Amino acid sequence: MLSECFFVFFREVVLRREQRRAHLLQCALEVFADQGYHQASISDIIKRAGVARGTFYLYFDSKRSVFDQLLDDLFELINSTVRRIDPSRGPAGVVAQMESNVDEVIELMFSNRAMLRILLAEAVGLDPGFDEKLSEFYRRLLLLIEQSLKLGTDMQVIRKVNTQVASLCILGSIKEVLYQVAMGQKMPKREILVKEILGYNIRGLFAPEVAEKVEPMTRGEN
Amino acid sequence: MLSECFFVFFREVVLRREQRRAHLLQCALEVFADQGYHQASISDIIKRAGVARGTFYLYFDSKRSVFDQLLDDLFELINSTVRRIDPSRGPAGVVAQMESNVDEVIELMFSNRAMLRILLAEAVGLDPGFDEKLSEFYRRLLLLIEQSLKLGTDMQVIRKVNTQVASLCILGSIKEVLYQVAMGQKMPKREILVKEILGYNIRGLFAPEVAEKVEPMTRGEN
Amino acid sequence: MLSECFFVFFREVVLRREQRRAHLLQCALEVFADQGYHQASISDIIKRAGVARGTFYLYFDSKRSVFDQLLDDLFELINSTVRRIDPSRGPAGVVAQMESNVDEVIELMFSNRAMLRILLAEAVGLDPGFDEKLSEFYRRLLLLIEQSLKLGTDMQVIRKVNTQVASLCILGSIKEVLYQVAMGQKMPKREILVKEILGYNIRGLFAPEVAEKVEPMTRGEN
Amino acid sequence: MLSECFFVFFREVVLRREQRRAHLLQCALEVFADQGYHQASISDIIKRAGVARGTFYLYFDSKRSVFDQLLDDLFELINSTVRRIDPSRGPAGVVAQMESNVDEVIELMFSNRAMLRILLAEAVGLDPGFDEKLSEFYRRLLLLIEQSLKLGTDMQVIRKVNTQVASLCILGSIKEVLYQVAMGQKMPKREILVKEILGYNIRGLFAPEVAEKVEPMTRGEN
DNA sequence: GATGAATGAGGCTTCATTCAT
DNA sequence: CATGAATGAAGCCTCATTCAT
Repeated sequence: MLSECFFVFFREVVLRREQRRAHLLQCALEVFADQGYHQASISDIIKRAGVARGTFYLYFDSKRSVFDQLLDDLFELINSTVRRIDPSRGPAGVVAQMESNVDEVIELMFSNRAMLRILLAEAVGLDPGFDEKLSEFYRRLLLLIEQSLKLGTDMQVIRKVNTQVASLCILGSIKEVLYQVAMGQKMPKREILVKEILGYNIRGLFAPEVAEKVEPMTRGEN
Repeated sequence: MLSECFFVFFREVVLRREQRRAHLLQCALEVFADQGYHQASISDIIKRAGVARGTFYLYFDSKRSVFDQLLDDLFELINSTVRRIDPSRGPAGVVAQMESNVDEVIELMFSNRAMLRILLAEAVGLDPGFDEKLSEFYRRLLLLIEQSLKLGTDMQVIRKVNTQVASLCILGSIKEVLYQVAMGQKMPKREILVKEILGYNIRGLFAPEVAEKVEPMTRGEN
Repeated sequence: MLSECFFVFFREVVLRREQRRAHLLQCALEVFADQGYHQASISDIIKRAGVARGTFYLYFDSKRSVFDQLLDDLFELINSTVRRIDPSRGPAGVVAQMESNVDEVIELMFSNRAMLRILLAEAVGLDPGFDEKLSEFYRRLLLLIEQSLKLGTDMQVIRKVNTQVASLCILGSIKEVLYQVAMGQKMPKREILVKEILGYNIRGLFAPEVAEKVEPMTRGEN
Repeated sequence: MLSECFFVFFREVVLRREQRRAHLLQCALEVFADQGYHQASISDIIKRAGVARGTFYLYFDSKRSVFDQLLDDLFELINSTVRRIDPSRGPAGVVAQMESNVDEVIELMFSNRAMLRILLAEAVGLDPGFDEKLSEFYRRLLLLIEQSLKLGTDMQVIRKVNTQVASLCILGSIKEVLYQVAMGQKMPKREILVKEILGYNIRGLFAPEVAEKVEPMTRGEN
């Protein structure tokens, strides 16, 4: 019998359901990272995964839903990497925790350029649905940062700043560096990046003796 | 006079043509900002512009080329807004110029959310061609920032920093704030944004007396 | 006034209506010969003619109708070139007249490759309408040939042949040679072509002593 | 056995695939023959084949490529039908072989009017690409004819003629007859056509006693 | 479960023709 | 008459998804 024959053949190559799903996800990740969401086709994904078209739809509902899943996993990963700052260990401890957070996020992203690219380039501006998902993720992250800043302000470690804007600035400074990495630009090695980003966020750019004299005023008007 | 007559006629025609083209560009801008490049269809654009399908192709070669044009115009606009920092006016002058740059860019973008959205969301990760275009734009911008930083370092206004990373941080802090604006998040008003961004970039986040004690070390391990 | 100004300008370049029409026809001929009916666009024709789009439609109803006109002119030209054979001048006269017909047609076509190409390549298989037009033209031509053959048979100049088939063969032999010319193949010069075509039609290909012995029979079966 | 099983399966699939493809080709053939290349739309083809739009593109790359395939198949068919003349069997043999070639080609074309129509009407003057394809086909065919003529000349079966022109005449005489068949003109039955075409090509049209006296001279001048 | 042939909605683009100036 | 911007029907092709085997 034909189908029997096939069954025998395929049992030998069969992967457990979860393995296969994971494999498909990984392939989709790479394809999306390579080509972007819209350029990527289901054909590309199944070709890379070595499965049939129908098989893909046994594991995922749609092209959209794989990407969704990838984003979810990615968000989960990052969320579990970034830790809330514990103020009880004093100023030095706070800095160490900040450093640790930045360092681990950067390391995570360095270790998976495909993910990085999807997060910072391919998932941006896809459509209202994905935009909302992304916003939600960043909202959480920003909340964490903002809470840390507020804590720091209370402890008089952090200057008086508008924490909403400041947390955006922090996030932006990290994202931009990672974006360049994602786009394949030549960058200093990881340790330097971390050190520079932290220094920048802690002390800003100006020499202290100059900074204390400067008083940026919102200009009279344009 | 014949040639005169021609000239008058010619100018009129060119004007009308330019107006029509500008109108189409504006409509395309809005559609792309609303729906993103891929979701947007030529039908959407011409419907909004109130012209026939063929008319669109009278002014643009393809969907891609309108978007291209929009990006070019946008880049041109920003490039002509950001000015190189002139160090001859001393530290206070440098700060004022920085402030002016940030202020004007933010104002420019505030005045056109659609453009902002296209730049920061819709044009990201579209395809290698557009990616390169975007990269090129940011390269120019970063070069300008980096040169300013180097100048500042020479004048001992700027701390010793890795200028490549620092300029990315600066760019990122501004982009992120604008991104939130583009995505329609509730934000403080413009003046505050500018002031906070500048303060952040000048002094960082830490209280000076704390900052000078902190010595972030690249941690022994990951 | 604008329109006045234009009027003055254009009166100087104005061509009489018929001239302009002829000019357009000539340009259309060249364009169609170059690119074929479907590849050719109205744009191509008006570009070559140096007139505006609307102007074209002042002289012709449609793309189809120009081509129609071109074919009509072409048919008229050929029809007026081919003359009915007059048997009263005896066998030698008949041959001379045949020769004259072939010679003049070939010369006509040689002198206008564009026409030739349109007749033999571009007008073939366009659509039922044009096919019928072409058929009608060839029907007339074939009728002429057939009548000549019948005359020749009566005069015992022509062998006993099926005149319908024979006239097709005659027509085909001439058309094929001209087709090669139209397609730009390297060919012997006109005089040789005429002589060879006539020789072929008069005596066939076999040596007379062989020919008289051969008796082609429709084979028992394929 | 596994590999065996695979083979059986594979053959079945390939067969089905080939059948489907052949069906589509046949439908395309009919549509093109009916309406010509340009009038025919993919919609027409799939409607006739009873398949969906996408299915068509599963088997062919484009409208052009189906037509290309049809031409290739047609050329292949004709090329495999026409056989090189073998002179070793003497004059009578040569005639028999000529007859056989003409007869088989005509039969082939009679049995498939659609093909005939595509070859002689629809594929003519389509565009430079197809023109070249067609030229190449006829070049091969003409070469074969020309070689046969040269052979015949050496054997003194064929008169002294310009073989290039003569082979065009032969080809043309056959094509024209077939063209009328393709266009649906009422024609004598096949056997008569073959006999007449052969007679015409062997002996020409003139009565032998007249022919030997006639000496067509290239006329003094046009 | 796995397969991959089949589907068909939907998008981009072309170009013959019209019509207001 | 001449112009050329505007029109919109029509065609080709892609690709996410389905379903019979």
